[in-house]
Amino acid sequence: MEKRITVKEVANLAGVSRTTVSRVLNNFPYINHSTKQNVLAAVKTLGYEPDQIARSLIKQKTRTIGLIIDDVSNSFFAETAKIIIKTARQYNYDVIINDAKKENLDKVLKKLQEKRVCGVLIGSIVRNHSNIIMEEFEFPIVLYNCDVDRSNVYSIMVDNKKGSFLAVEHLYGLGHRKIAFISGPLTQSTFYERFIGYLQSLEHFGLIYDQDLVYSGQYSYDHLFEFVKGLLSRIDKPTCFFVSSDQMAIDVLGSISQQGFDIPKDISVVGFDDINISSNPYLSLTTISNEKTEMATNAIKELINLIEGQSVFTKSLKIKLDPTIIVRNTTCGINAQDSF
Amino acid sequence: MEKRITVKEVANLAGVSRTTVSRVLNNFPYINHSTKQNVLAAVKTLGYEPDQIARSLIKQKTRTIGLIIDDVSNSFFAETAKIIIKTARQYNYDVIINDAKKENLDKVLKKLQEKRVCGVLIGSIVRNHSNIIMEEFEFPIVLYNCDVDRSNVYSIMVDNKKGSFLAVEHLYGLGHRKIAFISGPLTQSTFYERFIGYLQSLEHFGLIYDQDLVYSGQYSYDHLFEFVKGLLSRIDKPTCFFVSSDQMAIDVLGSISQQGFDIPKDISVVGFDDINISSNPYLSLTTISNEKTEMATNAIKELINLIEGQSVFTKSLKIKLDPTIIVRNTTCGINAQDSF
DNA sequence: CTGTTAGCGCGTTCAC
DNA sequence: GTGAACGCGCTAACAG
Repeated sequence: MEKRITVKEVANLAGVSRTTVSRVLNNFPYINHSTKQNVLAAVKTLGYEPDQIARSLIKQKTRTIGLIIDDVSNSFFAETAKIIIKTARQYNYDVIINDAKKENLDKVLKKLQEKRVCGVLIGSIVRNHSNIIMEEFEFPIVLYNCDVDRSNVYSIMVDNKKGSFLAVEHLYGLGHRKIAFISGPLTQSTFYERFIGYLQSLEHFGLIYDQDLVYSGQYSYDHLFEFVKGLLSRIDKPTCFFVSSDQMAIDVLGSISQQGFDIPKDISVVGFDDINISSNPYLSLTTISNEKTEMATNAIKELINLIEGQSVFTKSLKIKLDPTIIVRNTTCGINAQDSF
Repeated sequence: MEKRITVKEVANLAGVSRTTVSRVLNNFPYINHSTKQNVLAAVKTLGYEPDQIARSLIKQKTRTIGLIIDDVSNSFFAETAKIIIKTARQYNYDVIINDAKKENLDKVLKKLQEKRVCGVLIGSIVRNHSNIIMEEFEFPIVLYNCDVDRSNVYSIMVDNKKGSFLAVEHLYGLGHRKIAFISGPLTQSTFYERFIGYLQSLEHFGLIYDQDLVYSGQYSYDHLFEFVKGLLSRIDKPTCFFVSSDQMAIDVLGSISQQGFDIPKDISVVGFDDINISSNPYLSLTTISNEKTEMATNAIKELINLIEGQSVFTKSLKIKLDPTIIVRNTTCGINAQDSF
């Protein structure tokens, strides 16, 4: 490992000062054409690469942003991370991914602050998290697909209540009256809102709420399987499931089929998120789109705007996207036999 | 945004020099207990956070590694990225993810070098990529799930040829004789080796190679669908598919079922990678495990060892993991009717 | 148009 | 045990 080339070497070779080299490399106007060529030649022959760390120190800008999510292996986060990384790259930002449990959030944010990131994107957070106060950090923060109970925080998410309504409306229209609801922990705003939307929709259609038809808790195939199994062994079993994330919905599909029921003939299933695999004909999951592409794109662009000092969000700090229902093959009209 | 606290402020408040503050924070021995307490108190009241950028500049170490992959939204990469990020975090490294097309690889590596990363992990690369020469970069590079045609490059991957053998052996044992093969571009070492393994296995079992049964090319559902459709409309259609990635295998499942065939009764399918979703009972894909957990863990650990100056790889720079077959429900004995 | 001087925030000699 | 001085690699301010 030979010593790294610095501006000094380049300056010496080109017979100019370090400042001039710096100017050439940063495309300053008013530089003598020939000296510019000299410098460029020197850079090339020495294979000089500017040190971004030194640059960051003096400019107080690292061109790095942090992305904090719960679980990169979750398709929704993986798919949005892809968009975020790509968009950030277009604006010449790198992204440090932190796959952090929510409990560590404060610690992770502090670490990122020490690394002097220019901004942070958060994809999952508990609803009542107290410490996310914009003013407490020296960089902007944008939440996506989640929110906290504070008005002064930037966030972008789909209208989850409306999404739930679309799901229930679809199932109701198909004749379903007993609609089971499955979701992750209600401490997260996303699941909470989807649950509230479910409740409100039941009321809207004059259906009664049955607590036994609801599962909400930590993601675990075994737990879910047991719950579904229990439900399907009842005489008055539900005719359909509304699952508030596709990832869990696919597990529900598995659990249902393991009980020997046919989807959608015996049991209908609606998911939420529209992750890529849901459109695969082998699954062909009816689901609610959370507009992930628009969400991720807007989140990263807004963050960059905030970093560079101009906001694109208009009146409100909170943006709600409009969900749509995507009807595929896991839902159908209620089985005639069951109607009797 | 008030000015950031530096060592200077802390030193003043504690009534000591900046050097002493630095010593306290870096846990030097031989420091007067009381002055240490003073400094710590000052740090706390001022809310001082050491600037890792300044630290990186002087120590010439950023505690950051780069992870270059093709597509984070691909489950295999998402799942390994999760492990890599988590393990890196345990060793106090952050990871910058670059979702880079292979063509950009050199540019991305250069960018990472300018950012002074301590090391780089690469998850996908073309087989004959010429520029990955360890000596050309000032940081160590470890490849996982891929390799290049050079001996002096660290890499860790599963024994792909053996993996293919396990797949063919399994299908052969079930009575299948016409085995279609589907894979991504053969320019990638992983797909190439799996293909070679397929060929060698055919020969081993005395089966003839039929070029028409092979698809290899860029990942695209539509192309794949057309290919499968064409194959299944033939009179002498294959009775099974060996697909060299689970991600594509799931698409093949979709394509087959869209043609009205039952899996596995009419057509068997074997995948490769054992991504998480493959074990879901609704898919229950028979597949070859590429030992992704061990692969990712070893790759990041080896990289860190290389960074910190001690290698764990023993004789060879190249490690091969032992694949296993995981038999689930997409394969079964050949349909009796077809045997006639 | 170009060079000189100073300093970003910190860790590391070397004295005391 | 502790402090003063120097430098990591680069750019900003000020001359000229």
